[in-house]
Amino acid sequence: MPPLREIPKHYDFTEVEERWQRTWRDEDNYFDRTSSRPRYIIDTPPPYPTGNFHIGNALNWCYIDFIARYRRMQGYNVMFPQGWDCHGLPTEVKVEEEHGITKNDVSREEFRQMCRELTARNIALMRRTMRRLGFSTDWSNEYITMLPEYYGKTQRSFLTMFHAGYIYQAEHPVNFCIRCETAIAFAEVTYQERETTLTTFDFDGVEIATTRPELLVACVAVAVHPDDERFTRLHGKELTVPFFGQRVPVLQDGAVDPTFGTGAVMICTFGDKQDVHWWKEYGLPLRKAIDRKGTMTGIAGKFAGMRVEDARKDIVADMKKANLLRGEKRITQRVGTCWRCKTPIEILSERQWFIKVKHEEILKAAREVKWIPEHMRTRLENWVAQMEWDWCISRQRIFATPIPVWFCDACGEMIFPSEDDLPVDPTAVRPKAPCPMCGGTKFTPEEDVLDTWMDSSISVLHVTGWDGSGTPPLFPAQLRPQGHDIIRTWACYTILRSVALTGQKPWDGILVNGMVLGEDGFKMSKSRGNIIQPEEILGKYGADSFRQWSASGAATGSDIMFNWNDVVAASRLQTKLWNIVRFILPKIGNSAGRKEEITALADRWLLDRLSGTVGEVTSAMEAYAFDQALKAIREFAWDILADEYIELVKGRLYSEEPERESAVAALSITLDALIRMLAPFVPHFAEECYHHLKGRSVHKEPWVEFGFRDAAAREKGDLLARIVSDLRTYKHDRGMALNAPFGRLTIYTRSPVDDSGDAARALNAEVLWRTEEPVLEKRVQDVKFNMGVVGPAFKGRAREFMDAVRRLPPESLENPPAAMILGGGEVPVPAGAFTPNFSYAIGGKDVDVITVGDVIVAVERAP
RNA sequence: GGGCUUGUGGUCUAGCUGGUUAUGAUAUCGCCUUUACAAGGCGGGGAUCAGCGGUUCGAAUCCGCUCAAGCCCA
Repeated sequence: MPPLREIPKHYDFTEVEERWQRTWRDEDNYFDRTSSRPRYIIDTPPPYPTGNFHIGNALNWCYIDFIARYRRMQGYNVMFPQGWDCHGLPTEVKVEEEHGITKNDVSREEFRQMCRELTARNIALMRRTMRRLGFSTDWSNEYITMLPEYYGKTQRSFLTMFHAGYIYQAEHPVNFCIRCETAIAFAEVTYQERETTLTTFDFDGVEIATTRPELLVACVAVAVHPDDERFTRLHGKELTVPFFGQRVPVLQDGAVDPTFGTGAVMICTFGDKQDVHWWKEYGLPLRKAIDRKGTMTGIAGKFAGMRVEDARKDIVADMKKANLLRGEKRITQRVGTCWRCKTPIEILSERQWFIKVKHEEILKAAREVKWIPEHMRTRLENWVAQMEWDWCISRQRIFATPIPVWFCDACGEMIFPSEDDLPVDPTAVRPKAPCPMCGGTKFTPEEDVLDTWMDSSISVLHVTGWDGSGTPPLFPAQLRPQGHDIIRTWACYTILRSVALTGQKPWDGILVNGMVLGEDGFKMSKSRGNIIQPEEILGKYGADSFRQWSASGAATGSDIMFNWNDVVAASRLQTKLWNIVRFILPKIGNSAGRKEEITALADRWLLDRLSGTVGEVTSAMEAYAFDQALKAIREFAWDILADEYIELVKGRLYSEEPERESAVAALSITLDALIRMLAPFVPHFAEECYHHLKGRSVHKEPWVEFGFRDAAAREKGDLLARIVSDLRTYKHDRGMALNAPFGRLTIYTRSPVDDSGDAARALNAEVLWRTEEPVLEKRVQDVKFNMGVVGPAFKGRAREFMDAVRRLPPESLENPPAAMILGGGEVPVPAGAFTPNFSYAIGGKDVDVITVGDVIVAVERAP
């Protein structure tokens, strides 16, 4: 395709972005499994398919896309896969809502099917937003955790870890709804104000108040506040539980509220969350008093088999009879209830599956990973160090990866499927062989399913090509990008699982992004009403502006507050860049690509500045400092290229001077490099510009490597730009049009400067460069100190030294003495400790004098 | 209550391995339509760098305390 030559005056981001999104082919972003180029594999976070790709996701994905595009330009074989972490409670709840059912109303498989359909719809919605944002996703490496080929691997990893001794079963407290007969998650508990009775009774000589007297049988301890003098006599004692007779210790714990009830509480397994906490903390025994149907168990003696409420009434009646009852009072209490049927939840101890947390293994691998920013590793280390319990991986739900286990009814043996039969749903199929222990043929399937993190914590194994055993061929990945809110879950579990399954760290590096806050500075939430959807920004300013906001809104890793200002500024940068391109392209015309020698001072200066910018941008990209990279590009393009260079050489470009070609060549090189550096950030804009410039895709170009160092051009060019700029200001201050004729300028410099006539044309003046001493009256006005020299040399006497210097005669300031008297002694004057500031005067002539550094410009204005 | 992080002009932000006048954006004010750009150019005003104390010749930067905020956990 030849270069596009028609350049519209206005940059229409909607038209351009949509056009390129239609043009680009997915295949261009595919990871090449046959390539020998160095690989760069990104363990993209698989989002939960809510149907809404929110602004926080978008920030994270922008970072990933910057890296993916940058690494591709550097020649890496990049994999930017996309996964979907499907299993979870919110989908189950949404399906129940949409279909007006509860999950127990239909078969497990029917319910799963409904969940899969909803998830597929939501994924489609989110894919659309991702494409609109211009991400260079590798869609050939998409994975969906609810599909058999993925969760089969989850099941395989479960079996492998079980056989390696990581996984075991144990009793664990869970929230339970005795009406629905199901365990429920904390997210499913709704709290309500309820009125209940607080019963006070004599507990072996101590008055205790409780709302759950029927749990007396499950009492395992009594707790009092350590400073409560009413109970000092009980410290270290044991008490006997009324009616049931078990001996229980008296614990002292600061969490007891001495003002509630009688100040002494009984700890039961389990009355509430606090009981669970104490039970773990003090290693108390477990007494199960209530079963899954809400009836009292065998240990409740004469109350066994009774409903909980009936047992409560009876036991209070018994207390009255035994003269133990001391009072009854109606109180209101916050009670956790089942979100659906509003039945108060019970905390029951149920058999659960666990993964052993081996702290040292996790910490060792975490230390081998490069963390960006560094301090995020500390969060993981602190979290791991204080983890007291193992990871509970079983869930009592339906839409999740089934635990692939049966139990033999005859002998209780665990039966596992063979790996070739995975994935398997043990509730739907039977083991293929009789029980190997006893030959039994009746089995009970495990109905529990796996925690969703069991799926997502092997994403890195999946994308690196894991077939279910050993170490994947492309393992470990190069980068894990994720938010800091899930370090203790996703990052931690992934490390744990990688070490358990492969013995290695999962990734070379982890890039942790901040949270996106609303314009009011708070985390975006529906209740605050401060949510901004990516689509809203895309509609108003386009994908590239949004992407620029992501890069420049805050330093990588810090939380970033959304604000429209930054998006507006981003779109203005695009307009500015567009106009730069629109100006340059016709000037360089067909000469683009021709090799011309860069001869003029300004041109060599521009290339030296460009070369410095390339270095800055590249090292910022290597450090994932996207804000610094974009800032360096912006400063170069706007300040140096547009405001300084182009203003300086415009005249030469309009002219027929031979050195016009030098400027054309410098501009060609610069524009090409600039667009390539922009490509990872604003892929649509860069693509549009590059097609105008070269007629081909910028995304197939290599990253810029450009070294052009010319210290003399740098120094003299800086001076030239500064002189032109200051004189334009001078004209402006005197109300002159900037292109108004300006008379004669004489510029006195130390060494000769040849600006190829640029200053004269830019200022519309006759310009004389001179190296002789100007015939001017010069005097020292004041002195400027270099604290970097003065401070270390004089320490505490720095101020004294500076005062003494200020008292020196003017000629000594201009030519510093080797030593001077300070506080009665002679001290050496270090080189470069200070420089004089001069002021100039010229007698009797109509001449203004401007100083630019140590350069003097005499201005003879046109009559 | 614990761990980690943050606090810089009206607003957002850079600097934070200590060193001249604290970076930029945005907003605001003034001037300017000069053949890329008024969504622009040039210039001005606007900050006791959260507060207090310490280390130092010198602190936005290092240390301590206080206050406020964020994330995760109890």
